[in-house]
Amino acid sequence: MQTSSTHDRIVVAASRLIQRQGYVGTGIKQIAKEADATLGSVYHFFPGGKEAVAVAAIAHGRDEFADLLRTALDSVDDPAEAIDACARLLARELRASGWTDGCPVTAAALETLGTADSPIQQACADALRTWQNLVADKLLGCGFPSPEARDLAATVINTLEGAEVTAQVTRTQDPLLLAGRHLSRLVASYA
Amino acid sequence: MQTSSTHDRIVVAASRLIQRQGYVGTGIKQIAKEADATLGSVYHFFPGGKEAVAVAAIAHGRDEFADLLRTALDSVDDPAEAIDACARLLARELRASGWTDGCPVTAAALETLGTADSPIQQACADALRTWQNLVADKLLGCGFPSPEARDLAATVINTLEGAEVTAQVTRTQDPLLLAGRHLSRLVASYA
DNA sequence: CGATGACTAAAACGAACGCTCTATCCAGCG
DNA sequence: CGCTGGATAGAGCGTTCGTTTTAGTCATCG
Repeated sequence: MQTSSTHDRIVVAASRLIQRQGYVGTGIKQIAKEADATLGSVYHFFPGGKEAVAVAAIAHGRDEFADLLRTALDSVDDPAEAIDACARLLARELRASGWTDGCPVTAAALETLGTADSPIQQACADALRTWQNLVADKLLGCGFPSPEARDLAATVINTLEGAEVTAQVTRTQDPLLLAGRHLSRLVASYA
Repeated sequence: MQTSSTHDRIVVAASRLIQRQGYVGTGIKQIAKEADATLGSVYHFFPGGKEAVAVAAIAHGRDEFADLLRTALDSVDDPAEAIDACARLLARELRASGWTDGCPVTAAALETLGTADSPIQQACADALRTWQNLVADKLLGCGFPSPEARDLAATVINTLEGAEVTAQVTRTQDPLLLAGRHLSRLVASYA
């Protein structure tokens, strides 16, 4: 019946729930129920408790989001157009999810700011770094000089991040589509 | 001793706490303690409970943040430089707070996405709209055509928003300073 | 066959949650 | 003076939290 292991179902369910309601807002029991697992299973696979589950979930979200970015970035050669494609893909997916599935780490990151060196913070920082590198590599591959490419990549990710939040709150694609156009123009101005 | 009313102390404390730990992560009792008030006082001034407190707190955060933006926007005539000034001011304040006091609504907005028409969501949307209008008015006052100014203002706020989150996670000013430079360039390219 | 260990299942713990309730304080006023 | 009503104070409600604990299932392997 079930195509994936209990361990994986827990990670996937946790990732989705944390993405939608944040880290504090998501309970271990809710994760277990959503994953069709029992509390015992969760603590069996993650003796570290809720925090350990969250770290694995965030890593999963990082990879999922990275795949999305890669798809869009590889769809077009021109870097400016590729970044616009990212924004459009994000907009489409966000709309398709009913405006609930945005960035998988932002909420968790903001909620755990107080604990600066927590594993969760590190997992979020790692995700952001991974995504930036994806964009940076695209720009570098298109001949952008190194410091410029990294700087642009950072702003690209940050802008998409912020635009996605606004898109979720206003339940509109516009912020993301706008961000795509503006980022595209910005990148083109450096080419 | 205390210079402000109990009502106001509750709002200010709630605003700060929600900004730092989100809506779900902040308890009513914690708000009362931080505001040097008692639980009874909180429910006296806010019969609507936690949600009512949060709505007032978010409105307060909106105004505080708006004052910050206004200060930066009014400090320079040139619109591109003014937006860079916004980013630099945000970076300075964020650093001064120990990277904890970022955007006062993002966390709350993301945590309550499930309840699309909740008063909290509306308060967050209202805050974002207010800030966008501030930037748009600056651009309009500098002679930018109307649709362009509004579009740019949206991306400016969204980029600052996203850059602030990354700045908080990485505990660095760089994302915000970078956003300022890039936004400045983008705005200048439209002038 | 008996035993081992991975996995599932659920009861129960103390703590914290949002909220309600009653009691008390005290300034303003007839 | 007594009364009234806004404001303060905190005990306690039921519920849920993350976690621990104990019991049970079941395939694998000596």
